[in-house]
Order: sequence, then structure tokens, then C-alpha cells
Amino acid sequence: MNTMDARDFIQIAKDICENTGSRLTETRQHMLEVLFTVDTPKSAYELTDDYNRLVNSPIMAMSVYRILNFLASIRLVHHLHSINKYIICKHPIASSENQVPLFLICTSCQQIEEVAIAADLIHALSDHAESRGFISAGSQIELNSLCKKCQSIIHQHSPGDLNGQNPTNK
Amino acid sequence: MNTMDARDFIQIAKDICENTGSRLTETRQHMLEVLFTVDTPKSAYELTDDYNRLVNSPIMAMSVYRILNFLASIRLVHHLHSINKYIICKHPIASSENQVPLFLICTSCQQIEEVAIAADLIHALSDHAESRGFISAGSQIELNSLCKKCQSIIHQHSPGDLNGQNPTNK
DNA sequence: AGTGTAATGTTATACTATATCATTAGTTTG
DNA sequence: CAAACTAATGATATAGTATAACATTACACT
Repeated sequence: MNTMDARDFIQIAKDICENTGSRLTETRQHMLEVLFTVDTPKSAYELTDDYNRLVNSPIMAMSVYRILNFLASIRLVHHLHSINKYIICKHPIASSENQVPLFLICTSCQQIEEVAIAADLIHALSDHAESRGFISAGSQIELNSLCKKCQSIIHQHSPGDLNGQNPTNK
Repeated sequence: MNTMDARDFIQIAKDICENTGSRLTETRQHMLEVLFTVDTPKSAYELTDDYNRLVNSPIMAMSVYRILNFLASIRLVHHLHSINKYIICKHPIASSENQVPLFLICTSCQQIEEVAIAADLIHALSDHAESRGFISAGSQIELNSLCKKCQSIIHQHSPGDLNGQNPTNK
């Protein structure tokens, strides 16, 4: 399905930048490569470490934030709010079509699946919004879930508590 | 629509606590009253200030986090990840029914509307999850939107940019 | 009253994010 | 080509968010 390599991403990024008057600088390009390599949600500081491990000229967190914001603005990176981490966009093409990213986030092991779904599927939701006077502004949807692996693990240990909502202080 | 007052919330909280072996302490109760009073999404530190303004015996942020986590675990408080703020649950009854909270978040003024929607409406989404081996774990859905007021304001100033995704560094 | 546990107090610290100003690197224009 | 302009990054400081760890208090149950 996802047969794109890092070069494809960089080419797409270049195209977007040309169309918007921004530039795909060396650091931005390196960051894309790092994101493509790690391919798992990471915090900005984790990405700073990854960058400095994988790229010769070091970078600071401040710059990483700026670059992540930039890459998110051209929709090549997603910020997953519910776990506060960043991940490369798996379907950069879909942005031109009528699609919305759906993120399945395993609340146990934080494995992610990004699925591009038809925007129609959230029409029922945006209808609710409109009935309240809101208009939906193309937000991604994050679905707390359990991946197959963690389903079986948790089933062994505590069948019944699938959402970690037990009242507790810890 | 929402005719509940603070006492109703506290009664519900008491019932939940009785059923789960936890306790609705004075601080927890006060926090519920504060949340009910402010009735707008606030950060944990903002709530700390509010609490200390409204309640006589002072509290520290550490305790606020613990109490917010507790109240979220019994679903009387929602943590809105996309803006990283907390708000009281407007539909505490719905938890027993087959409903899911949908949050309309105005990305401009951060006004919130909480709507309880039928869980069926997100079946199409959880079907996607299942096809990937994930099972959905009752997550809330946050929809970035624009409220009526901000729609007109933004329409006056920059028609066309409704989602703030312009590539930029600022 | 004594024991066990839940909840909070207290202090410290880790983690996340942005403000600000200086500098560099392209781009445009004369 | 040099001057002027703007985008992007470097560098430092600081704001804002969250949790760890241990002490203490309050309630619950024999």
C-alpha cells in the first residue's frame, strides 16, 4: 500500500514549497528523512535526538518545533494531540482529494495506523456541528483503540477493562 | 437543554464513587463546583488559580492534576487534547447509554460545544479500525471548527483560509 | 485503638513549547 | 554587483504542562 520512499516525500515537499513560496531547506529535508526513517510517533524532543543521531550537523529543539510546524502546515506531518507526538503523513496525496485522515492509536503500545477515509464518513459529525452553528475545519480524527497484539495481552490479564478508565489516583 | 446545576453533578459524583469504592472528598467536590462555575475549557494551572480564587483553602497544581485525572476517570471531566484543556462534562448521564461525546472546538475563540451523539454515527470509523485489527476504545471525538461568531469575523478579514494551515514560520 | 488504604501535601524535577533577538542565506531590485 | 528585503535558522532564556517520590493526613474496617 504505502510504497513511497523518502525521495517521494521530498519531491512532494518541493512541489508544495514551490507552489506556496516557501523553501525546502536542508534541515527541513533532513527532518523529513528522519521522520520517514523512524516511522513511529515521537515527541519533538525525541525527534531532536533522532535528528542528531542520524544527521551530521546538530539541531536544537527550538528549530525542530519550527520545522514540525512548517511540515504540519503543508500536511506532511501530523501532530497527534491525544498522545502529543508527531508522525510523518502516510498519505500525502490524499490531501487534494476529499479525504480525511483517521488515526487508530493503540492506547497500550502507541502503535499507529493512519487510514485515509472518505470525508463523507464524517459528514454525520459535521452535520451535528452545523446544527450548532459550527462549521468543521478539516480536523483529523484520533481514535483511541487497542491493536490486535495488545488486545490479546490485555485479555489475558484483565478482561473487561479495555479503556483504562478505572477510577484511580495513580 | 442543560438544566443541571452543581448539586446534580455532585450527587452523580457521589453515586459513582459509592459504586466504585472511591470517595468524593471535599477538594474533589470543590473542584467540581469550580469547573461548573467556569464552564469553559481551562488548563490545569488556570483551574488551580480559579480554585484558589473561589475556594478558601488553597490547592497546588499537583493536586489539581490528580483530581482532574480522577474526575476524568469517572467521566465527569473531559480532557480536550487538541487544545490541552479541561472542561466539565455536560452530559454525565449519557455515559450509561450508547453515546459518545463530540466536541466542537472553535479554533479561533476556543468556545466549546459538547454534543452527545449516537455511537452508531462513529460505527463507520470503528469499522475501519476493525479492518485493521484495532478495536475502538470509547474515545471522544474533537472536531476543529469555527463557531458562528468567528465565521463572520474571519470571513470579513480573510475569506478562504478557514483552517489556519498556511505554511508559515510564525 | 490499631491497621490498612485512599487521598492529599510538599518539594523537586522532567518534559513540552514559545518568545526574543541575532545571524545567515537566499531573492529581488536598482 | 551591491543594497535592501525576507525567509529561515541559531542561540538563549523562559513560560507552561505534567509527573516522581516521599511525607502526612483522613477515612474505613475490624
